[in-house]
Amino acid sequence: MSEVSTADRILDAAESRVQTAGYNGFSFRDLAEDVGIKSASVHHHFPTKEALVTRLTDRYTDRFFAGLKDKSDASGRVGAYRAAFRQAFLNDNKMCLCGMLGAESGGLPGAVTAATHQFFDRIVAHLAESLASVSAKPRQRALAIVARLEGAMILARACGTVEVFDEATRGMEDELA
Amino acid sequence: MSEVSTADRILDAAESRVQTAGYNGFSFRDLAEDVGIKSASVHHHFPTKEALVTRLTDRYTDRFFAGLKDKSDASGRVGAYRAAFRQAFLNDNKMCLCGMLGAESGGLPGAVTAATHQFFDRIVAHLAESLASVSAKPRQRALAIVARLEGAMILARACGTVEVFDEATRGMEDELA
DNA sequence: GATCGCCTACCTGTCGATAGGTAGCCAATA
DNA sequence: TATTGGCTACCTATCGACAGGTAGGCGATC
Repeated sequence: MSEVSTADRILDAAESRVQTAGYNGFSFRDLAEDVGIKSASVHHHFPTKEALVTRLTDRYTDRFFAGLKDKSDASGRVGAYRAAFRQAFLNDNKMCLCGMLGAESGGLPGAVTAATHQFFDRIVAHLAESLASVSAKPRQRALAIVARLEGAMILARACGTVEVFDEATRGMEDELA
Repeated sequence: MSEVSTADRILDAAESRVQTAGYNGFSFRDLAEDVGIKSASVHHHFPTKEALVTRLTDRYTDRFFAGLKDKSDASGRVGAYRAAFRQAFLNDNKMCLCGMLGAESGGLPGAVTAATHQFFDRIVAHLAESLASVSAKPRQRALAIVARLEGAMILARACGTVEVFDEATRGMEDELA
């Protein structure tokens, strides 16, 4: 009957909570309430919080790349990244999951930090690849672009409006050299 | 005898902890241990966690501007900002205090969010002011610059090296138009 | 009959916060 | 000068709530 499995619904709830309040900003009981089960049942699907968020981060990374589809040119990829981050903010003022975990990484379990690290390694490499033809220093440009997007989300959250995100990222697609 | 007051030492400890693990990543007991007193004594100086971090954020904002000193040209200010953030990272992989709180702002007490908001309002206005003579859209440029700095800190933390921060922010002082 | 999904019930530890007390300091009073 | 009273700084002890995590049972499905 139910389209999505309970495990996925737990991950959905956790994703939303991490993006809103961070790793230490929610509990198993919160997730249980979100999903409509008991907290002990959450442990049945994910033994520890570290395991849960690690898996969540991996899923987020996979989905992030799957959502990019067929963009292969640099401008298209930057535009797609920008749109993806923007959409996250519009959906309940949410932060990029890995941006949040990256900020908090000084106080996180090792596996979570590692999964977050991997997200950024992949995203930067992916972007640098398509910048190789238009920039002399593709990796440097890619880092600058991703940094600007993550930072723009922080500013938008702190200020409470999308306009700040839009202003902070305006014209990005054309600053590729 | 002791140069700094206990209240200031509590704020110092809290600052370090927030920059490392975020608002929900430390406790009154942690601070008490850092300072060498009991957690009840921390409450004597700061009645609630919200009050403590609000005051901490205000102090951080004041110090941030005090540290900039006499820079009045755009390039000099951007360079000073960059150096300040870079130094925070070198000092124990710390995040910008307000960058951290901005990311977490969805799950913070109102007063803390407001204080964080104010930090960014001030910093953006301050930077835009000195960009007015060199850019057609000073506020937009200022937002982009601050975003890039905050995001670069996230990347550096996630990746664990200063090099990432340096690469992500290289040449900033010259991209002011 | 074994496995799966979820339950009740519970544990231990820690959280932010409070109550009430003690020791030292300092200024006013007698 | 001796005493009083109030203040600051910190303490012990405790609160109720909640954290992550565990043990074992129960009904449905394969």
